[in-house]
Amino acid sequence: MAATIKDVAKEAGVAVCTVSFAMNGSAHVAEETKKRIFEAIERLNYRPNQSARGLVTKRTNNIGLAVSETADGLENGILLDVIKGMGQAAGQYNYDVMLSFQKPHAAKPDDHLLDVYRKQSADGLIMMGTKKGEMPYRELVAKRFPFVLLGRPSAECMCHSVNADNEQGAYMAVEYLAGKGHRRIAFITPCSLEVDASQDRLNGYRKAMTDFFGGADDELLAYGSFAADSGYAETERLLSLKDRPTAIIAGRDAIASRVIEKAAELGCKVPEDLAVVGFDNSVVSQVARPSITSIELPMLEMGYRASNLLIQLIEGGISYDNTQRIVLPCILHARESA
Amino acid sequence: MAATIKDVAKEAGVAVCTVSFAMNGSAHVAEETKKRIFEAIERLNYRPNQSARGLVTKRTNNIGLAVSETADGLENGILLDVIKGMGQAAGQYNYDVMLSFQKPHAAKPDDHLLDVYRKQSADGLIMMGTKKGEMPYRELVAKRFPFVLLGRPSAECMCHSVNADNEQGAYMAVEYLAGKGHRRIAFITPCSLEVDASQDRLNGYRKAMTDFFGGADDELLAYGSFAADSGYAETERLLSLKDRPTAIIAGRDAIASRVIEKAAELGCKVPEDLAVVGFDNSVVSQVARPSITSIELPMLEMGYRASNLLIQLIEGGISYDNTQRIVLPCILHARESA
DNA sequence: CGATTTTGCAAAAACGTTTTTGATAACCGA
DNA sequence: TCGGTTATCAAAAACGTTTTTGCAAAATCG
Repeated sequence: MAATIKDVAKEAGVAVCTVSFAMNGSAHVAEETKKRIFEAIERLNYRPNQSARGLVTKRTNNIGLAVSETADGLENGILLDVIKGMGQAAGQYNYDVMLSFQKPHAAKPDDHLLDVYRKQSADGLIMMGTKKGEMPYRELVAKRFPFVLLGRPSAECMCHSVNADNEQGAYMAVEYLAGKGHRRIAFITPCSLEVDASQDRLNGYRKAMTDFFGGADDELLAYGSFAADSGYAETERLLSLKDRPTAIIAGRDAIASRVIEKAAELGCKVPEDLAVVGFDNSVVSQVARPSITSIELPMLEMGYRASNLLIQLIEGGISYDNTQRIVLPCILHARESA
Repeated sequence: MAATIKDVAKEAGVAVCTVSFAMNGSAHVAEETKKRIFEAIERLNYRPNQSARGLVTKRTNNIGLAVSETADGLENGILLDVIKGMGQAAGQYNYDVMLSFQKPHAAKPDDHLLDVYRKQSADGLIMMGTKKGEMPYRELVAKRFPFVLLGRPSAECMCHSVNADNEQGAYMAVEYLAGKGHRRIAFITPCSLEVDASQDRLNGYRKAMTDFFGGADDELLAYGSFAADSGYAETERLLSLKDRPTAIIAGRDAIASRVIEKAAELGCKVPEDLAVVGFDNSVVSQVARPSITSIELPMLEMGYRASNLLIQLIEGGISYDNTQRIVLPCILHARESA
């Protein structure tokens, strides 16, 4: 149906290889011939068949994003920003983006993530959403398949990674609050500490509390779950402490919004009586009233950088051994709540 | 590097074609031989190379989502839900999802959307985010390439489509408010009427107002822009009308949240003095206080249904001529604001 | 028991590219 | 004029599958 290189060759009155040469610049073709060829291409609306091309070049010009099940609970904006970032980088280098979702009900759910690699339908893979200890990408790294781990430190594994500096983000939150005179600063973890980001934020909080105030009071630490409502109960506890906190850092904006709500119920005004800082810089932080001061994870840029890295890896710009671990700083958006 | 079908054949002591037969069931293979083959496959971790396979079968087992620039402004959750829905359907039928974003700065931005089709790197395409009058998919339809238009009625074009019933959604909003005794119900369009959904919601509003109250008062109609703040100014106008509305339907949740805010400023309590209904059932509607009664567009299901339809189209289950126009009803989520 | 069908597998062509190798013609310097 | 480049293009192999055709052996049948 669609025009092939043969059709173009016939139309231009040359051999197929000449068409290929003209398109790829892989050999000298006379200007005049080139012109004829490109005109024929234009007339026939020809584009090389990717499968045929891929078969011989061993390149698909696809980069894949493997989304493990864990990512399902992610803040909506997060995953989408990563995808958009990927799209931008991919577009620049003439790649397309392939998505592969973990099949939760399969016998070996991770297998489908790896199939993209096994089928060779992408030249490289970015994986996000894996939890501590989970390493479905082990095979990729062992086989030196271009791979970038996103949203997690790659300490467990010698592989390239792009991550947000969650620790710095939490540190910055404390620093910001300290600058406003707060000393009793509480922290609610965003979710299970199985998730690296959660642990990292906690570490950053502790570190900052130690740096600024000589130590972290465990009384001020609350273990939130993924449910936003975990902010609810914990706020009640925190605000009923004898020496109650004047500020709460919530591990996610959704939790922060509940904190504010609970505070209001308890007759506690935000930010006057209680400062609140969230994480993610999601719509929630902008829409809540008061709007929430929030720590942004630069997900779009992470997706972009990860894709760039991946493409370098694919095209041989950087070696697999010289493991790159890109860590991007978080950004504080000051709003009404603190 | 990776194992090929030849390796498997050698390992199992058969010819390559036999391996292919065993895997695809396209010819009889003795049970005993089959067993040997599958063991070899398992040992070698073999998966057929997609490019090679695609070259002969003319199938890539990819379905593509083409996201036109307009979709950039979409509510975050919307695009992601569509993608997730696609992922679910694709997973069931052993397809993968390819994304192709419009390249805004290209000479012919639409071309990149079509390249996926021209390069034959996907077996079918879903397109979303096109505006009225824009028909970058014309070529696809003309060539009878499997294609589904998503999020728009396909009236302009004889093609399959999956859409939310925006008109019914708006109608339902009015009906719901009427049921609560409201008669002066205002409407703020979600964005430019260039976007079909926007026009459809307006139509639904008008129709309902006519059905329930004999006509729509144009005074109660406000033309919002994409900026959420458009709800701000318009609310002020609406609430200062002599015969002021007791309810406002906002074309998007983000706008609704601004409406609530402005109402509060004007000393108008929601929902007591003013009922508010939004659209999209986004996080915003859940997080806002009061939480916002909102009309959900079933985007995840739309993505799912569109993909199913597309795959049927690809695999010949349905014909291209028997144009299907799936319209899914919106769902009203009652919350505090109305 | 011979003729026919069925079963199980192999050989080989085909898919649409890229790329290596080669051939021819033009050009150039001495 | 001539050997040696250089420029331009063509022929053909290769990529890893699927699929058509075919063939031998086994099974079935009258």
